[in-house]
Amino acid sequence: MSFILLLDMSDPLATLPPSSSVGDYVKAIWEIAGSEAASTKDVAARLSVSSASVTNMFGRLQEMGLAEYERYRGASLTAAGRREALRLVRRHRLIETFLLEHLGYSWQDVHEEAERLEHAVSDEFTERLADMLGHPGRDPHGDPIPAADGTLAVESLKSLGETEAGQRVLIVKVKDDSAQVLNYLGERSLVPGRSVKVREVRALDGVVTVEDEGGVEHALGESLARAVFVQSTLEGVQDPVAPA
Amino acid sequence: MSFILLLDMSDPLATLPPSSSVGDYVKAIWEIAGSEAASTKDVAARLSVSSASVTNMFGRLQEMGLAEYERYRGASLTAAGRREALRLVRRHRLIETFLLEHLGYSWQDVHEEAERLEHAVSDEFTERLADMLGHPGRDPHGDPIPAADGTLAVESLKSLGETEAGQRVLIVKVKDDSAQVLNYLGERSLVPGRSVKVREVRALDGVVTVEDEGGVEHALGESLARAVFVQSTLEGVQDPVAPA
DNA sequence: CTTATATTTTAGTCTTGCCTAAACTGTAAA
DNA sequence: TTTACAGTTTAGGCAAGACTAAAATATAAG
Repeated sequence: MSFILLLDMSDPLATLPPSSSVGDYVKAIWEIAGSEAASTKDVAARLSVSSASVTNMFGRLQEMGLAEYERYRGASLTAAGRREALRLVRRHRLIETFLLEHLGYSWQDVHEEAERLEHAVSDEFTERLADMLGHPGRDPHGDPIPAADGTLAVESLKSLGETEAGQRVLIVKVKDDSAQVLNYLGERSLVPGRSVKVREVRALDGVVTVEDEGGVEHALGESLARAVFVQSTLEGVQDPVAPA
Repeated sequence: MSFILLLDMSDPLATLPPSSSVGDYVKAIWEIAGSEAASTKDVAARLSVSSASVTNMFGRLQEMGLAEYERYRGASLTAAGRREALRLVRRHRLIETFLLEHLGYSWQDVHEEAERLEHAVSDEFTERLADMLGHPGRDPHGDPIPAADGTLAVESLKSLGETEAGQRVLIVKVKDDSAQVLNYLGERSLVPGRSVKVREVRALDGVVTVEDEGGVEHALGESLARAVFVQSTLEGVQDPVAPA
């Protein structure tokens, strides 16, 4: 009678640093669903990979303890997964800030470059960069930058379409997937840090008319108004980005 | 009668951008051998990789037209390979300059971070960084930075050990694998841009004694003297780096 | 000229991350 | 309630880049 005894005390998945594409998936889940479950399809679309690849990675994320995954129901981040996602988001937004403010990148080119860089830089680099930039609380788009410890304050901003005529509001964030929209607003200095007076919010077609600091009026259609997030000027803004 | 016509006009090896590890190998060959042939073993040691992996990659470099390779004799770069290597060296040295001068990195940490970053940045990033840095001709170690077109002027510098007593010389470059050596010299401001007067070059044990700008004398042993490269102060230095 | 040693190459595998094609599941419409 | 279809998973593969072990070659020493 003979025995074969197999001992494998190492769990490589638990100890190895997450590879670069693991980070992509975790970040994608966070961006798509926050703390809800993200579907295979949505993640596949965002990362431009096949659904099969996503299913496969969801299984691995589960093993690594970064996500919970149930067949046909998508994946949602665990606390560890969320921390990892925010670590990458912090890198990304700090890098974007650097590219825009110090290297003169345009809003179009920034995202792609930052996407590649965020996988290559160390935490040391990230924190030194944060130092150099003066620890900004928001990136140039107005998106909040997660803290080094992986926390991010929840924010409740209204879009321009949700405001009421007569209010004076501060532009805090400008968010849109289209570079065109960003450029249009940028050219007119409707950027984070500027304030405007809401002249009219027309329920009929969603057009919002605002008056900028120089007294010029701008009529913004629904999609433009949806991209601009504001705060009442009475509340202080946490970290105003200097006007361009 | 029917035909099946197969057309494959693409040659993936010739058109695909070199992957990141291809660059590592090309750069390693350049750093080890310049335009001579680098041995499998030396490249393996430098990249911390097995000899078998190197042999394998040498074959691929040959196919890609980046190197010429003959079994048992090592690989040497072609013109294309040399261009590719210099492109990466340019990136590396510009990134190092940035890390040291703008992010406050120490000489120890710089290399590793730059090594990772140089694979992630685009040519666009590289050139914008060069702009920001004022198009330096040398990095903080004094190593010349290849031009954007992939050319690098040959330089013929003498090490301190090759000078003669009585000469006044300008320190142009400080090169050593050991961070200790770099730190020792750095602490004493024996860095690129400074000039010293050679007091004695002792053939017996290789000790070189120099007097710095403040009149302080330093006795440098053989290995220290070999790390310091100088130029006669009569010739102009191409791109002096400001003293620390 | 032969042998010992160092180096190099070959052969076969592994892991990560992606793919396509085919099978499966859940949901919403007829 | 059955059917159609969108979305998901399974199965099988591929390429890059690394590894180990074993075979081959070169070189240096006797």
